[in-house]
Amino acid sequence: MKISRTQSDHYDETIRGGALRDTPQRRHVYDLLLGKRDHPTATEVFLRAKKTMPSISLATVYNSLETLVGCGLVKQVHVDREPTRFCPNLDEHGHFVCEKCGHVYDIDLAAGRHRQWSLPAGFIVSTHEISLRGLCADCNEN
Amino acid sequence: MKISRTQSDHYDETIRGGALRDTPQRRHVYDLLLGKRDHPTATEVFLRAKKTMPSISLATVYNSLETLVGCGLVKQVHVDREPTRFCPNLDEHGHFVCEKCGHVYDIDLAAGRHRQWSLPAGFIVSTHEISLRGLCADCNEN
DNA sequence: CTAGGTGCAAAAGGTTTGCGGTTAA
DNA sequence: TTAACCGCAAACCTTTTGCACCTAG
Repeated sequence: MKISRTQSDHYDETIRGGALRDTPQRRHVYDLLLGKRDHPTATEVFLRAKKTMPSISLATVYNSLETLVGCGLVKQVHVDREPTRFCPNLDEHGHFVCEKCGHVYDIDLAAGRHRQWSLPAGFIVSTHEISLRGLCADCNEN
Repeated sequence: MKISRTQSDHYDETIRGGALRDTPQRRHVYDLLLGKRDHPTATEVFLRAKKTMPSISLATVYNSLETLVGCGLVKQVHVDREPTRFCPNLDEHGHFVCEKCGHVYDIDLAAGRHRQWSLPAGFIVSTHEISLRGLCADCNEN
């Protein structure tokens, strides 16, 4: 019987796969993202991290996030030109931002359907980002 | 027989529709966007504008762009957190950025197909943005 | 005439960088 | 031992703002 890998295992494997160190700060940042998946900005991650690791610096949070993004453990989420948000959901998905409450929701992108871009011949897509704005159900009815 | 409206007519109507003035700077910025539709940033628009209107300021370019976006004559294009680009193409479309040459291409979004987001009930989409990254045909083969 | 616009300079805000000291492996 | 990493502060860059002057309507 195969024991399913946790995301923490994934962290271990990925970090050690490169020439990367498993530092307390880096792991703490990653754990925070896994614990509360609400697409925080770097500053928000920093404020949360300080609660249990008061000495951590904003620069280190930025560095950690950059590393985690670089090795594929975390994705960046961009909404217009607002501060970058971070997301540990590695599945194919887009984002919906409520213009009233500000919450960011992951949205399922039905497999494949949204990859059928009508591009000219010879174009190769490496990444894509889909972001929606509007009103979420809660804000819509209140 | 109906004479088709030019985009310049569109400018006239739209600007005069609001409490907006038709200033030389504002029109110049708009004309530059219509003339070379390569998705320039505010700074690039500023540099181009100065060639024929040396006294124009960067702040005025920002203000003009904001006004044009506000009244719907121009759209903003966001690619990750790079400087905002501006686009006078009002048709439904997304963008493709070549990671090698940096060019931004408009891409057709087959009507309606990409609006069928599988959202939870009660969610209302007001705007959406689709951006792709990759290699364009030219860079791909060279 | 006057509300809206312009130009300049300063400030804001997110992110990056340089560097001396620290630490995981 | 040592290359990677941390924390701090300064720098960077895009965008916004405050304000005195100007101008389209």
